[in-house]
Amino acid sequence: MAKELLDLEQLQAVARLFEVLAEPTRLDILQNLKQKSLSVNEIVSATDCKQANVSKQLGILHDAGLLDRRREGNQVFYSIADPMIFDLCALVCGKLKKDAQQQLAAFGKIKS
Amino acid sequence: MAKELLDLEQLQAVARLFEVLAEPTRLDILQNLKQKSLSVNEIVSATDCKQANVSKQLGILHDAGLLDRRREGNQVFYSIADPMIFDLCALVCGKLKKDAQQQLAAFGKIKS
DNA sequence: ACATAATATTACCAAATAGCAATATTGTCA
DNA sequence: TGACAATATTGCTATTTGGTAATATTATGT
Repeated sequence: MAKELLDLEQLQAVARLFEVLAEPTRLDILQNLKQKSLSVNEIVSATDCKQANVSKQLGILHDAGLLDRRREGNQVFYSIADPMIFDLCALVCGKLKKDAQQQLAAFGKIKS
Repeated sequence: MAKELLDLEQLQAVARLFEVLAEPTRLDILQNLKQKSLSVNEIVSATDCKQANVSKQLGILHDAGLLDRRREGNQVFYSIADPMIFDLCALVCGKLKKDAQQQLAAFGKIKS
């Protein structure tokens, strides 16, 4: 069982989602939204990016289904649509940490 | 606790790993390697890509620490370095499936 | 050494995109 | 209505990168 491979269309969909997560600015936005939802201006302040760029990246995250959007008077609040992304990031961080530890251990063997 | 945010350098490292996974060709290579390690030629056959491109993508996956490389006489075998990537893909696939189901349900409400 | 097979590298092109400045849209208040 | 604040969009440029053809490297067998 479990021998079926994803076809091209499915691979493209998966790749597209990874692509959305493959930008430091967007990751920064996501981690800032982890605790609570924020308005666009609050996100701009939190991420020292220009407002135009923040809006653009928020749109990309929203289109990908990663963020929810809610109007409140004059402003727009964004929030995490699916906390799964933090599981993704945790897996990646775990791997990077492990790699770094192995790197360290390798150097340790050369010069203790 | 857990209020610390990743700095720019860390975000770039995470983004870089997502970037490597953000290509259908590379995902295809990975899923073909899930069962067993394969030689470059076998991967070329499995993915109808040119040999030069497969080599290039294998290099990228290897540099990212996602694939191991082993020479065996004339040929080179690649294998999954960290099965974590399949957990990542499973999470993404799960989300895409859920989104598709919601999409379907929404259409169902319009026209049953 | 030579021929051959397997893999890697180089140089190049076309497409995608992050970031920005300027402008447009939307909502609130007077 | 007009002025202002918050957000979105547009047009643009510079950079990155997947794919390819051609070539280089590495290993095997004769």
